[in-house]
Amino acid sequence: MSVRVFLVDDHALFRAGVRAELDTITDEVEVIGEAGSVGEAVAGIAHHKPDVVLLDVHMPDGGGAEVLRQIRTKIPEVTFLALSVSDAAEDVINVIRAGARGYVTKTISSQELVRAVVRVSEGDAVFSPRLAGFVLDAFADRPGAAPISDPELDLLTPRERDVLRLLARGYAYKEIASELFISVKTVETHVSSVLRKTQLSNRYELSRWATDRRLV
Amino acid sequence: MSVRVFLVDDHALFRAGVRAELDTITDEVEVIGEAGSVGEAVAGIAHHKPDVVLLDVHMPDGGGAEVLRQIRTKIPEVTFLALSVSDAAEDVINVIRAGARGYVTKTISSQELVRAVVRVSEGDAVFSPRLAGFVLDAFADRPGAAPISDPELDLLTPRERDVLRLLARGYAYKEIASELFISVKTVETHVSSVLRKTQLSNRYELSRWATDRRLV
DNA sequence: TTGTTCATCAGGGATGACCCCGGTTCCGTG
DNA sequence: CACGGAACCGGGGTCATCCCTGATGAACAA
Repeated sequence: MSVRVFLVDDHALFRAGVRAELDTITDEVEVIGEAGSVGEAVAGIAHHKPDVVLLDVHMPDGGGAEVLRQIRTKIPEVTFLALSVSDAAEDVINVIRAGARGYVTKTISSQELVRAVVRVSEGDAVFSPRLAGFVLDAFADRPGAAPISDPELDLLTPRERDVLRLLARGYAYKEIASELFISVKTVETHVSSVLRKTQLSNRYELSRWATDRRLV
Repeated sequence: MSVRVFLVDDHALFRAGVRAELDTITDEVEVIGEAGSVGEAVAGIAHHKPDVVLLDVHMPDGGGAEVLRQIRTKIPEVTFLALSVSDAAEDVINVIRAGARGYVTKTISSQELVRAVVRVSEGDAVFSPRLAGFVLDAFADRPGAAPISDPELDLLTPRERDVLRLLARGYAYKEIASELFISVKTVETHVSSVLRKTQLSNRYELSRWATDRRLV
């Protein structure tokens, strides 16, 4: 049984090209519909329920990511393969974060595209090699982007950091006290120091601050 | 010029096998050192400065992720390829989050392993096909894991949801009140209803609950 | 020895969070 | 019409949070 593909791209000529290539090359894939805008795409996908959507990233009205957002909540079983001229990290990350299962550039050959569509339909993730690295960079704890040292964080004493960690997780003073075997008053002292040093005013801002710095 | 590989695995027999295979098959890769524990690995990698580290995920003293953490801050130019018997999503995500640039299982053939090492050394990300999906699932805004409808969420009235959204962002009651043009007392009423309906006890748990359901 | 930092703890007070009680209006349904 | 749900508001209470002042001992450096 062939993979049923829906094509989304704002250039009709490009759609025609892909359709011709995919239909003639092989019977593994079958183009069952296409759309040239976000609105058409959402309606068409909802109607045809394809196995795989070949999705252009750059389109008016929000681009491919917008299509993904509207469809995924409604029809989560549809998988998306992004197909774009762009090889920018930002584009890749955005569309993957929105839920695409792969990303290939339009420089791909027809044979490779067929292979990519089939693999995505089988649940694999497909990337042009260099692009997968972008996702990993964004996913990993960035070494360069989020440096370990921090002017304000360095001011904190070890014990203050202990308290901060628990505080950021939502522990009450009482709980922090029994966890660290100290009195509630001591916890208050540490919290006060932390708040003063970080220039923050309450535990909720602190919680955000700490999670941003990956202290939790 | 060949790719200089460092081998980390707590089983000496396995290391010997990989070393023999890699050294005899091709001259594209060259094993320049190996280690059987986290400590040895960190020291050996710092000393040899290999191009690629082949890293076992499951080891005493913290496993591969621990090696990653200790090395990446010191020698960021070393790339890591995880090599594991496990194909569990949790293992894959942990080691990728720690900074590995690829993950292959030990069922891989020698030829494929060589190819994977070379690709990783060139900056590509390499995955056994099915495993890449785990990373994407963890990275994307999960659709299946966090379904849209929720028995408790459905109980909330629209106004309660308004209050919840602001509350989850750390707003004080006073701020919520002026934001929604209602009195602090009304905010209290709504918060009480939300806490009762969600079976939670304070605003911090509520904040977590809301972010899990992407209400923020 | 003296000074500094850290960690520990206390009293007291102001404000906020949360609960329980009460009330009103509006609106839709049986 | 009567009833219930929603949104709205109050009084009064308990407890947590946060700030202030002030104190002790230990560790460490000048």
